Amino acid sequence: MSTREEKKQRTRQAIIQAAINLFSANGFENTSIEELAKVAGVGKGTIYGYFQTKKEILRAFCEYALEQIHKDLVSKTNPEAPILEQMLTIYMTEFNHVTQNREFGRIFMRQTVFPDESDVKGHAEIEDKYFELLFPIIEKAKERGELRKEIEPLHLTAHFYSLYVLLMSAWYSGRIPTTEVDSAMELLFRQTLEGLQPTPLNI
Amino acid sequence: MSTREEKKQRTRQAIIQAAINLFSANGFENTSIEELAKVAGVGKGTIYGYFQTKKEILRAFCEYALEQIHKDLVSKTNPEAPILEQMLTIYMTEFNHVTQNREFGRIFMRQTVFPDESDVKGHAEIEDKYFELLFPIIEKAKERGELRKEIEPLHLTAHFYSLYVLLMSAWYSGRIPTTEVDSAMELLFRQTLEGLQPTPLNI
DNA sequence: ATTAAATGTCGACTGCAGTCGAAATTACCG
DNA sequence: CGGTAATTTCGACTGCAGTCGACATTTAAT
Repeated sequence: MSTREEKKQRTRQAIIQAAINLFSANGFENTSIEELAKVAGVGKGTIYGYFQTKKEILRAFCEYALEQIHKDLVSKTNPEAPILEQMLTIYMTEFNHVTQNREFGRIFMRQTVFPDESDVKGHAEIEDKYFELLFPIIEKAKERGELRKEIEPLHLTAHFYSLYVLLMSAWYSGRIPTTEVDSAMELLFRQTLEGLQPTPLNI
Repeated sequence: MSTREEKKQRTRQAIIQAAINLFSANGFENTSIEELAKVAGVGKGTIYGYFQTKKEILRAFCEYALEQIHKDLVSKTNPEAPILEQMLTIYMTEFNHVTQNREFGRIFMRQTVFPDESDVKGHAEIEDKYFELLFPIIEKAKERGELRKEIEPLHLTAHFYSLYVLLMSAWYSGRIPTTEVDSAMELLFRQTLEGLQPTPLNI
């Protein structure tokens, strides 16, 4: 027989695996907790011993999905490329992954950008992983003189991220078709780097 | 007796008014459709003759709330002030209104930024009202030489709006306390206007 | 005025998220 | 072991969003 803790871990994994299978196959809305419980081989109530809400299960699912994205990113990014190019690669990769399933992406974005009170902590962790990915890129770009040195990495990240969110929003609202996302992103990123004001004449 | 159309309008209004009262008093989650129906003086099924989902009722409520915000905005904005100041006034006013009720604000933002398939059309209309408000401001600022002329008003609006969304997100994630929102907004707006790149030496 | 079609209204019903307390399992100690 | 405390599991139950079809009201045509 195994210790309590080991069993809990196995049960937890079984639930997440069932979620990955069912959410991927049928979507979040079309998967009921009871179905999930059956596939995971546990009772309905047990699920709620591991997760407080259905959305929290989604977050576990999202974390898994994010790992896949990050793996993809590391292999694609060239740390010596211009900052514009790197940022475009990162955010387009993410866009492509997240929007692979339209409904999943919407729930994921809503939850990430405007988290429930109960989810705030979990999403903070996810964000930290982003910073780990982006900060080194920013530092290198600063060294190469592509970015103003006095701007905080946090604020820089914020700018790009906010434009990414905007594009997602525009895509979900139908204002931008899939084919135009990359050019729109390039335009917005470039404008942010260059600034919106006219270049001052007196330097 | 009154004609059918008139009666429908009155019923519709009764539902919206009941929603305004109940959502404001008890919040969206704590208001059941049955309660709403009772207060509006109709049957539960009737509600669904006017709105397809509970969220759609929320949108009607939001439209009402938005009108209040716009009224507030028009009285506060000074069309001759610098673009930075005007944008700060507009988005801080909006921030203050939307976050007055934390839960309402979250649902409102989620719905606005990542709308459901069924709500896309309604939210497009809300956005148009924004453009009506912002485009003249941008045109004037261009005339005063505060913005690069070649940048589309739509893209300019997009930049500021995306930073506004970012701040909302940061607030809901607890990364920014209420007291620091205005200074953070000023910082981000200023950086966007000035650009993130070093000013090129060769003009 | 009569009647048939069209449009509105209603609340019982269905399905699912989340709760709860009783039952089962595991850990701990004499 | 034997017994008891602590933890975990379970599915019947509650409450609410949304559906459905029977019933009521309005319109329009004769």
